[in-house]
Amino acid sequence: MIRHYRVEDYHLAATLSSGQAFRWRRLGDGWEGVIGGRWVLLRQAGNILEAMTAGPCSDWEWLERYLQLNVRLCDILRMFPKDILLQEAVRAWRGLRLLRQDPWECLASFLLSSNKQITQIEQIVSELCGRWGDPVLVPPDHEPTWSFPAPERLACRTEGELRACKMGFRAPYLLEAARQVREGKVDIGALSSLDYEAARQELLRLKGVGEKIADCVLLFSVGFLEAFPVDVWIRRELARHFFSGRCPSDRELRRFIRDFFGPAGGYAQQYLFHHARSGKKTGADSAPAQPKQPN
DNA sequence: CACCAGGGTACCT
DNA sequence: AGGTACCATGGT
Repeated sequence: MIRHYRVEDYHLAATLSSGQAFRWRRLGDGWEGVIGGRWVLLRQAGNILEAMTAGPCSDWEWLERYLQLNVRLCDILRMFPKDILLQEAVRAWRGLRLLRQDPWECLASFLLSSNKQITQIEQIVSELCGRWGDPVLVPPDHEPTWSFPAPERLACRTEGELRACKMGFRAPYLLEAARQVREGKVDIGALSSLDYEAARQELLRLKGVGEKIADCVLLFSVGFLEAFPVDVWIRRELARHFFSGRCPSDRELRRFIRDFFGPAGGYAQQYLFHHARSGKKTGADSAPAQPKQPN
């Protein structure tokens, strides 16, 4: 089943490859992925966004919500602070969006993200889905695909089984999180009814979840746009651009982020992250891209 | 092939 | 409160 949308300021490729979701893969001139148990192929041509599902589909709310099609990007960009680096990132990647992902898949994925490259995270997530996800309907002659395994599916595994997916020391974290979520001891569905700080504290109760991962979950799956994940890339960029290369303390950096970037800081963060990362991953030019900053 | 990766924890001053 | 070794794995 096929559906078309007219979109404004939407950069599908940047959005799906910016390290906020880990299950999208190029297929021809489009992108294939799984959203809420449905296989979908997305393709963009100018202002037309085409979505194709494998089976019949009458209600497309799941897709519109995931892609945040109702959000007017210009309303977001207006909230950005005036800054050369940020303006450069927006000029280069205008249309980059924040998705609204499933909280459990997002939490589990970023629990596996610590100290790993994005490509490795994608591999581990793929392993998880293949082993314990449910098969999803795909087009004829297409390779099989699986949904992201629910908490109950992972909660009854052993640490050893999870380690077999190459997640290493993160295995007990994921296992424990799956059990806490299954038991309702951590209610990730209720995060959106809390304020940002309270939701953050709730996530921080999970072992293996620190400030960075909590902010990723709140930004990518709950919709708290002030959540500002600080990873090694962002820390480098902020130190270089706003602190003249000096390495600010965590508290100092936190305060600066809140005061300078404001209520849509997380959105700005995604532009800075994608811009910084896209400058380096094309190893074509051997320019001294990142003079290593002391941490 | 060293180095580092969308970090966090435990343990130390 | 602020610093650091260590964690498991593999991409580049």
